[in-house]
Amino acid sequence: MENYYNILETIVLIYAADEGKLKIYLKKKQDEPYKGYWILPCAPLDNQTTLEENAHKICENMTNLNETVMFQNKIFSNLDRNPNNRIIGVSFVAITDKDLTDMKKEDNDKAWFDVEELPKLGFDHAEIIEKVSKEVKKQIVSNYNDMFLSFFPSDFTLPELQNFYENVLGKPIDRRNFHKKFVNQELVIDTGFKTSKGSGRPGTLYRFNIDKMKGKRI
Amino acid sequence: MENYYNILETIVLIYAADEGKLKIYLKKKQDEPYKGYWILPCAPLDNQTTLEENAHKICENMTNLNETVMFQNKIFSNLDRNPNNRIIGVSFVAITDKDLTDMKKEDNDKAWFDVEELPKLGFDHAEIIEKVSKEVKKQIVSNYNDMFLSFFPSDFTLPELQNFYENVLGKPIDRRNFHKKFVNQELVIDTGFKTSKGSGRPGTLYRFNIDKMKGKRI
DNA sequence: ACAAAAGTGTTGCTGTTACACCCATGG
DNA sequence: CCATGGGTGTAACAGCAACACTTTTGT
Repeated sequence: MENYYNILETIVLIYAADEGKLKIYLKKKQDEPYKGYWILPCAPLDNQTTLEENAHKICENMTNLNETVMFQNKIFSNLDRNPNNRIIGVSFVAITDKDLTDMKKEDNDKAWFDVEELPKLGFDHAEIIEKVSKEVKKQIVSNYNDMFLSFFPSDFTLPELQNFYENVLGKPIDRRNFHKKFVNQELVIDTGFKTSKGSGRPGTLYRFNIDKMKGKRI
Repeated sequence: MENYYNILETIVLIYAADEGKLKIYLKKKQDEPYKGYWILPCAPLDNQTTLEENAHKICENMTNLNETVMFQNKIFSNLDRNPNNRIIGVSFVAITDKDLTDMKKEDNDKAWFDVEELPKLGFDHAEIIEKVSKEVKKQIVSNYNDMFLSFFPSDFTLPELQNFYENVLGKPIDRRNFHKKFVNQELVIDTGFKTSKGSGRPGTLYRFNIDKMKGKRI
């Protein structure tokens, strides 16, 4: 019966849109194994807790983070994930619409990385990030679901949204068509405010018009 | 440390398209608990096996089944899933394009059920089937992915395909538009054969034109 | 001949693509 | 006044929805 005992851990991939890029939260490991490498936030699962509870706990430990969506993702059960003993990893995806500029001033063992430019990662976390990010990107560009919506709070400009969207999609889109699509179909609502950073004409600040998006595809 | 030991099981939801309906494979439980109830095929996970291996083993035990796709799905970690002790369930989805008519002659403790007309189910399997089926249906009608393609082998008629599609979608579609969509866009290839069952004009037998489907949406 | 099931044609609408062009701000 | 970036206009085209109509089989 003993050989049916398994150890599980919850792994959370926290994503945010920052400077048009899809970013992920990592922390630097302080002890062996993989000391000095970067890893995803994770925690072992005791047998009195659900995986969802465990995932939320991990996020609660992070100050300043307001997760907007959290959902279960994949399970990694390869025998050699951990050098010491077998641990089965369950990944969760969390998304925050938080502005990262103030969070970046935290200590330098916690940081946000562009998913395309990752540092040296411990365990199988590189593989996990690659697989999960691929799925997340696919979700973002497929339709107006929680994935897509959760990255942007109220008050974004269409060029901002487009910049992020293009990076996730991996190819450029016509600026003018992108704009009209959202405005003509009333997928966004004018908040009445404007941006005023840098040169050039200020952009209109919008928020999503969830009702109009229902049932539509990007 | 002991309270970090968890017991896992792999649960496989095997789907097929039969008589235009989305069907799922169940077996009748022979012992307590839930004796006489129907359950999904499942097996505990020992600590030397991956979940994927375990899922495939379950399918291999079924004679006559050729799974065409198999992929990991959700994790159910509620504390009260099993009346005796806590077992974490990992669901897998398998799809077969097998014709079920010959499989139905099996013993009467194994059967295929319409996902809309399920029998009395043991454990939390009703909940699992409901959640997973909802996702599977969503996948089927979203784009020409493995989900959609795996249900039909070569040699199907467009009305057959439409019948299944309508049932999954939950609403009728115009027969003529459906036909033209697939033929005009060359999403299917004429095999040169015809059906010859029942009255009415025989239908052309097609197979999918995977190349043309790449990147397109239903 | 008639019912039943499969296949074709036409029209208008919606949304996308590929463009040229105009407007508002900072230096 | 000009570079920079945001916003508007238009025409061609593809795909979808809503129809009427024709063809091929079994009885």
